[in-house]
Parts: sequence; C-alpha cells; structure tokens
Amino acid sequence: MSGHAAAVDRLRAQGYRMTPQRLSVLDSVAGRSGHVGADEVWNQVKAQHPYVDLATVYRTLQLLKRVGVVTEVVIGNKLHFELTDQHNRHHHMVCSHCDAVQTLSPAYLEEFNRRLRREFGFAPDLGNLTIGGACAKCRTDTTDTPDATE
Amino acid sequence: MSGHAAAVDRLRAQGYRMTPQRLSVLDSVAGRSGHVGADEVWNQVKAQHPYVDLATVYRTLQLLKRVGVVTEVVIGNKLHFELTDQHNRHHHMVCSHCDAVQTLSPAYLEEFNRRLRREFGFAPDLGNLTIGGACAKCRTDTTDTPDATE
DNA sequence: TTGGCTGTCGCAAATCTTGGCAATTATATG
DNA sequence: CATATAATTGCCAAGATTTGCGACAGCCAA
Repeated sequence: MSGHAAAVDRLRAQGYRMTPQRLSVLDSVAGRSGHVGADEVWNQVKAQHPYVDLATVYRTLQLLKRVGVVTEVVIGNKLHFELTDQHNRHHHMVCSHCDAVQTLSPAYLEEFNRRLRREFGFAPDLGNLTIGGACAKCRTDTTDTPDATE
Repeated sequence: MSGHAAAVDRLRAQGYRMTPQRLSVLDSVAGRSGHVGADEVWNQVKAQHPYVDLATVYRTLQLLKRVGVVTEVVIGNKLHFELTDQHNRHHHMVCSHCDAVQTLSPAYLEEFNRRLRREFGFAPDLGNLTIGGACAKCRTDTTDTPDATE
C-alpha cells in the first residue's frame, strides 16, 4: 500500500504530519472495502502498534475526515468511516430499523446542493451526508408503517 | 399548559401512558421557541420533580420523537429537540463552524423524497434531517474554503 | 548541533447517551 | 374502590466519543 502518498500530501499541505499511528489508521480504513467502526480500526491498529490509544484513533479519523481523506457514516449511534473515493462518490441511506446501508449517487442531490448555495450561501457538506429512514424490507416487515415521510 | 392534549392522545393511541415526568419534559420543550438540549430539559424538569433521572429525560425525548411530537436536531455532537409544528414543518441547516442553525422548507426536498421512495422503496425520515455544512458567514470568515461540496 | 516552537501522543477524566434490572405507578377491570 | 398487569421510573453502569494535560518528537533557524 503506497497509495497513501496523496493523503500524506493533503496533511502536509495543511501543516499536519504523517505519523506511524496515522499511517496505521489509514491502512486499516483502506484495507476494507466498506465502512469500518472506530473500534475495529483500533483493533487493527493495535496489531501493529499495541500501545496506540483509542483517543488517537478517534482524533486521527476526525483529522482524516477534515482533510477529506475519509468519509464519516453515522450508523445507529456509532461512527463508521470509509475511504473517500474520488471516482465513486456517494451518499448513504441507513435504515433505522436494521442498520442496512445503501449507497446513493450524488447526482440525486446536485440540484439541491446548488439551490442551497445559490439561495442561502450555505455550502452543505453532503460528502458526509447520511439519510436515515426505513428500507424497503423493513417497511413491509413492520405493521405500523412508520410514516416518517415528510 | 393544556395544549398537550394532542400529545397525550398520540401516546395513548399507541399504548403509552402519560406520566408527570413526561408531561414535565413536554412542557419544557414546548416552553422554548427554539430547540433545547437534553441537559436543559433536565434542569427545567428537576425544578418540578427533583428526583427525575436524566435517563428518563432521554427516554422520554426519544419516545416523543417516535410518536412525532418532538423533532430531534443534531447540533455539533449534542442532541437538541423542538416541538414538531405541523403547520411549520422544516429541516435544519447547521453550520459546523459556528453551530448556527437555519431552517429550510420541506419543499426543497419533496422531489428528492419522492425519488427515493419510487426508485429504492426507501422511506427517508426527512423529518429529522439535519444538513451540515458551512454557513455564508463562516464561509467568508475562513481562509481555507472548506470545499466540502461534493 | 542546539534550542525552541508546534504538532502529536498516551493517559485519565469528562461528556453525552443508552441499557439492564428491581421497584413503582398508571390504567383497565371487576 | 381494590386488584392485576404491563408500562415506567430510578439507579447504576456501560458504551461511545471528546477533551485537558504533561511528556515527547519532528523540524526549522542560528
């Protein structure tokens, strides 16, 4: 894995440093295709650097998110992270019943994004947008249709 | 405050009970025009019922949210709640720099909502949608334009 | 090389939120 | 109004994430 050069540059460009711990966290997130929980990252990192603290993992993940290297996904009440793939950007739809995650093309929100900028000067961070709701499966499972529409 | 009759009915309709604690929580949320943090609610509630536990406040807020009486707004990394106003539904845009909150008409997401349902069978819970990003003020303040666009 | 400045880390404590469990209470019924 | 039953509460503790702080390490200037 040397594909982290870009990430290193992004950090350096903003005055941050690349450390073994950060590299390890990055490796861990990059190692999986999907999203990873902070605790999973921690476990993986500890394999290489047993002394690393969980707080460091959290701080690193927030940092990587800030510089755009990873994307945060809120699943249930836990944070998950995945590598930001410039060529395959997407949003997430998370079912609040079964925590299933579907991806959604950014195309669905392009117009919305433009309107917010144009009309409010508000620059939405849709990169980290997670849309909660009920997936098709859970909608038919439950008797009481959670008409959380609106 | 007797305007809670509707809320009581909603609870009863789903087999829940109305207790002094719940009434108090409801009063607290209804007492403010904007959104309130769980801790603020707790403080207000304790004024009337000193023994009430914080866990009860959280549970009650989640319950009221579930039955549609209050709406949850994620500000920073804290939960806030506000009374659900049927006649003035809205979403929230929260600035991740200054935590300022702007409201947004549901009209902006109607089409989006319909598409998700039609194309994915996914019923988004837009009632509790919060859109993060940078407000107009903070966008000009900061040198490094957080192009969190996507 | 020697300082000094700044970014990072590990550790511990704090904060916010949720869950388990036994005791208590709201409600329907007799 | 007394009783049974299931919902609810308090209390306690755990889970998840953040923050303060002193120690430490990388990097630039002299």
